[in-house]
Amino acid sequence: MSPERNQDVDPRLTIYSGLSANERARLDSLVTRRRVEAGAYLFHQHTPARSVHMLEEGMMMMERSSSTGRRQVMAFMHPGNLIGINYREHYEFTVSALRPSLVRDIPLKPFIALQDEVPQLKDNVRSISGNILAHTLDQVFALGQKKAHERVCFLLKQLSSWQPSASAHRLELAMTRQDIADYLGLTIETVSRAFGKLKREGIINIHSAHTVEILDRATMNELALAD
Amino acid sequence: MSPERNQDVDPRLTIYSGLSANERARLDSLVTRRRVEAGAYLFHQHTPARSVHMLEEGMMMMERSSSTGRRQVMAFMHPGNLIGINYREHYEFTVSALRPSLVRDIPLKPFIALQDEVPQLKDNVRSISGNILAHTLDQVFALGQKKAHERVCFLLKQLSSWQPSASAHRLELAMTRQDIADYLGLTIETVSRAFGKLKREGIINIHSAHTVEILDRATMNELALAD
DNA sequence: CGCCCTATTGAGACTTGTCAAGTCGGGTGG
DNA sequence: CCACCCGACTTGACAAGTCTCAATAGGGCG
Repeated sequence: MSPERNQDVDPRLTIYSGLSANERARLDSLVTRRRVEAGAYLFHQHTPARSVHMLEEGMMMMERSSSTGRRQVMAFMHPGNLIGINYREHYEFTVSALRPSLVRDIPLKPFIALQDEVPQLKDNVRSISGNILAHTLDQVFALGQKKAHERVCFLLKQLSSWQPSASAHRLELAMTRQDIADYLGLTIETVSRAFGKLKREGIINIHSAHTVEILDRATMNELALAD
Repeated sequence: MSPERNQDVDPRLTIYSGLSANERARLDSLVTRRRVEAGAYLFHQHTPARSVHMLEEGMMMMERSSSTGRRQVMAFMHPGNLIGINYREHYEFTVSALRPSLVRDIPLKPFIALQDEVPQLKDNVRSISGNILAHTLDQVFALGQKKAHERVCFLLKQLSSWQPSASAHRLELAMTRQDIADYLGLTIETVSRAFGKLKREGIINIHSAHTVEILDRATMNELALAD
């Protein structure tokens, strides 16, 4: 995220934020829960979109792939995130679980209707849409302007901002190097070398391929925002 | 734009689409018109957002710049486009005119209120928000996966899709090479070389720096979508 | 223990960025 | 009307960054 915006974004905003107990109950009455095992799909690109989804537990990944087979990972999703909100007739991306996940499905039509009756819910959806766009604009900025190791810091910063406590220095990466490469517009080799560079420079420590420790958060943030 | 989506996107959708005469009049009653001369600003990053804007005539450019001075152009805007719709407290980008432009300002609060009374308007805004996100995702795809000359084709394809007739082969580029470079995440030199390469290969002809002719649209489209 | 998948590392090719020089064209002043 | 000037664009040579291909290392699981 860019420094210019962080102050007025609450990434923890969910559709439930600020609702009364009664309003929550009305929203909950629409919800059905669903488990998605690691590696399984929540939905596929080009299938009809009839629900929005809220990730309750676990971690998911949103990707788009083209006819020629290459793919771009658009986002990694954390508990509380709303999925498929900028709906059209069909989903425009595929969402799959990186970890065993629990998802709330909310049928589109009643969800829209409820927004008309609960202004706070409508505001939440609006804000969340804004957050999604802002996230995507950050990604455009990163892909357009940053070098490989800066992009990796950009990702690490995003992931660590979802950690329960900001002081947690240990990060569990649920995704593969290929997922990271496809998110950052790089190859796995370049991602690997970028990790190596950050380790050599004492900014992170790599315990295993999927466990990194942030040693110098200030420098990491600086690199993440560099452009 | 990706081929997967083109069928269900109408880029000409505006907030007025499908409104009755009466509804149009109610919307128009909120509107004030404003001229913005070429090079002037519609609004700046970090200023309070109190209106949305619809470009009526001309061409504008949306950009974001960072504290370290580098900038990313997020979009080039054409007549009918809605500007500043994913509002927050403050604008997150700067919008300026590339050509003398005419803009409709619509105060935010009554605009939101009117959406509650005119469902078609609400649907239009929703769809337009979706189009904006889709456009941004396309840009992520382009910056993440495409080579320089493919990115240039990506831009040419976008611009030509706004031409009045699809068969018009002559394109007027209102923006500078620097604007193009900042949009595509390249340098002006690389953009210039990419144009040269496309010309050498007979895909385009360059009459002047700001006038290109599309000679082989099929190949251009293919390159634009390549990934 | 060994297999398989993933990740790392290395060498060389290709693409893009950087720096510098040169060209083009529109606008101004003589 | 022409010459000059200035900004924008192009082109060239080289450096830096990233990709590709190939070989090696590591970790999880049967």
